[in-house]
Amino acid sequence: MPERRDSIRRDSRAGQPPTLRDVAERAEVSAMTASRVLRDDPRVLPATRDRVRAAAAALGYRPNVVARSLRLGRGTGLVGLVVTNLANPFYSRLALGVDSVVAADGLKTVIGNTGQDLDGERDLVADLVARRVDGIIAVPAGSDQRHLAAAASEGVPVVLASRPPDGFDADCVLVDDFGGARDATARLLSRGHRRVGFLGSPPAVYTGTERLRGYTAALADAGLPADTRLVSQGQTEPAEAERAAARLLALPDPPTALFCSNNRNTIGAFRAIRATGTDTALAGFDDFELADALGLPLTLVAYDSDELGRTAGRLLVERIRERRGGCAAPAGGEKADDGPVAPMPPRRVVAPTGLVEYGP
Amino acid sequence: MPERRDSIRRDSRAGQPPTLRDVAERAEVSAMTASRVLRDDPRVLPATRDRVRAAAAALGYRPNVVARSLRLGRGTGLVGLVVTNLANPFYSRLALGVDSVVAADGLKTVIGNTGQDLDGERDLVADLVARRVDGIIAVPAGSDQRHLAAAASEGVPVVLASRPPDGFDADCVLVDDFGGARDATARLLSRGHRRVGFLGSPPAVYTGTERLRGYTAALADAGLPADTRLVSQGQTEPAEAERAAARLLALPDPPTALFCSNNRNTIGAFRAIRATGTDTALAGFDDFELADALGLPLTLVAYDSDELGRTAGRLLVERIRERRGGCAAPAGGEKADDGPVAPMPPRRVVAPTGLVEYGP
DNA sequence: CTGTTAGCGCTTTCAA
DNA sequence: TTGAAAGCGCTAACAG
Repeated sequence: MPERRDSIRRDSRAGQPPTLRDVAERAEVSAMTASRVLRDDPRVLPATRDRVRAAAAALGYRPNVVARSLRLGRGTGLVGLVVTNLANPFYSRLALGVDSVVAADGLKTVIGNTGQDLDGERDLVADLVARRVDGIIAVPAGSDQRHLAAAASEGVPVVLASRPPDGFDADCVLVDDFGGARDATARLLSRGHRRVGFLGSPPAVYTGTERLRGYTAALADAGLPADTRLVSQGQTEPAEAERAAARLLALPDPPTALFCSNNRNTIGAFRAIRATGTDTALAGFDDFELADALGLPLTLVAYDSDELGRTAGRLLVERIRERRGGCAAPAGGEKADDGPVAPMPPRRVVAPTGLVEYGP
Repeated sequence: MPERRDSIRRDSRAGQPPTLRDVAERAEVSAMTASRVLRDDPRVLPATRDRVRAAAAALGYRPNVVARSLRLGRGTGLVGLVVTNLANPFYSRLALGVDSVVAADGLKTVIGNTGQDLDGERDLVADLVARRVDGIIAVPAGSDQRHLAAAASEGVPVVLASRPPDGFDADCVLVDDFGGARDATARLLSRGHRRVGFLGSPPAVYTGTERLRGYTAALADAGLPADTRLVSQGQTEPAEAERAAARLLALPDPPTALFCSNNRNTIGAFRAIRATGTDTALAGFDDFELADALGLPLTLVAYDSDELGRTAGRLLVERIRERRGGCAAPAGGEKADDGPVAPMPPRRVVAPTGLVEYGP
């Protein structure tokens, strides 16, 4: 009694989007044939195909990719991107780079903005896994990466950006934090500065500590001692950085130059210097828009954050392809041949940095 | 012969994430019971519940939300956000605002960056619909909105940001483009300027034309004619804007002031003014970071783009709730009572703007 | 070339 | 309290 069933369908589903069966009924074929037509399977009579196409168009049919991906057992065509602050141009450019690469593979990017909330980050990653994303690119906020390790161990490819994996294997794409910071600090020293202050993000952030190491190394290379009173870590936003810089500049024996570990701190330091009217020299990590327009000599460690994102995207896409290929071994075949195909070893790409000078 | 089936499962699914049935088998209960436990259904014996929980933990089980949403017929818990350029702080802040609101409802944001590509935008929207997102927030790049109209007509709630719907009904959240531009231009005129140039985005962009209207209205209010030679539309990036501004400044009778319809153009104009060394006055739409640091008097039309995003998110969430509620009428009930519940009429929220002055 | 059967992972309905 | 059956929308695998 299929007729009865059909009428039930029609009644209860009013307003719902049309399904493949609606199309099939209208074209008077089986769902299978409709499916074939809509996936451009050639093994369909042209006349039938046209009928199905017409029906689909008339109904405004859209294939349900959720159902499809469930059936195929493949991924969902989504990649998760986990960042702390999209409003920071570094992250938005990274996101753009990632999206441009994965989009070329038909993948969409789900952005999760955690806003420094570590618990939120854990939940977010868990949710992305539950959503069966095909892979995750993350810039973890803190030093605990167990949630990412868990995701990776469940078979979800994970790529870290701007931090190395800690406690598990994963691809990552890094910036030469140490070298960039050392070079920029050395540049300040080569201009005769002997008291150089440091402003940076919270110590838990990998890039922050690496850049602090680079700063310290440059001082050591010049035979200068590290003066902890000149080091201020923990500033996340320009306003905090401005206050911290003002404190350093108000010391009895203030620094004659400042090195900042990221663009948020550089901008804050710039404001503090301008406000106090000193001619403190300024250097920082991250190039940023209008850095050339500040009317101050400025040395910046520049790198391509779009490219960072693109590289992360490429690494992830390769892993996703690898997984697809790796699982394709048909049931009973000669699988003992080469086992489950040894996966690529974890890769680590380090993006180079360069110094940029902006004049007054 | 269920045993045989099980062994097949176990073999062929090696490496795949565990399913509810894997959990059920391990706990020696039916899939149904496992399902109930994992959704905290109280109608399960504590002992059984503990067994199931233990099995799930041991296996590292994660519910497959894709399968769940397919079964429930509800949405996927995703909202699509369609923008042209995430690297523009306006869009990244908008995205942040949207995400913060929808995340509170357990929804994730899928960002689609179209990069001004109109075809790409159409495909993207189609794909979001095929992915069965619960709703779409869009800042369309061009003037053609038929793809959004199609999505809306298929029952996907659509909210437009920063442009009104054209040719269909949808909620939208706008900025007071006309008023803001008129006020800023009037401010320039009140300082005695009589030749005010205009730099703006391509004419197809709604905000661009509205802001041009505001500029023109301010001129008319002051009894000044509109001089088309002082109007340059079509610049999307600062570099283009800089060239266009330079052209205006090189006219035999150059403008003494410039009004720019967005931050990209304002930044370009700033560079041109600084390069030519004139003391051209500058005003523009959009506040931006470091605008106070340019060493030039600057009048900006400011508004809260986070709040714009949050408002868009709120409007969308309300529509999504409405849809959920509206479809909840159980099969045969007293549905003739109030029909399909009249939907809210389309809403239009206009965010206010204010003028900000930055000094030299 | 077309249709039938079965099932992806989950949950609603109904029966035990 | 628990389970069996059915099916969300779609498609591989096999008929015919």
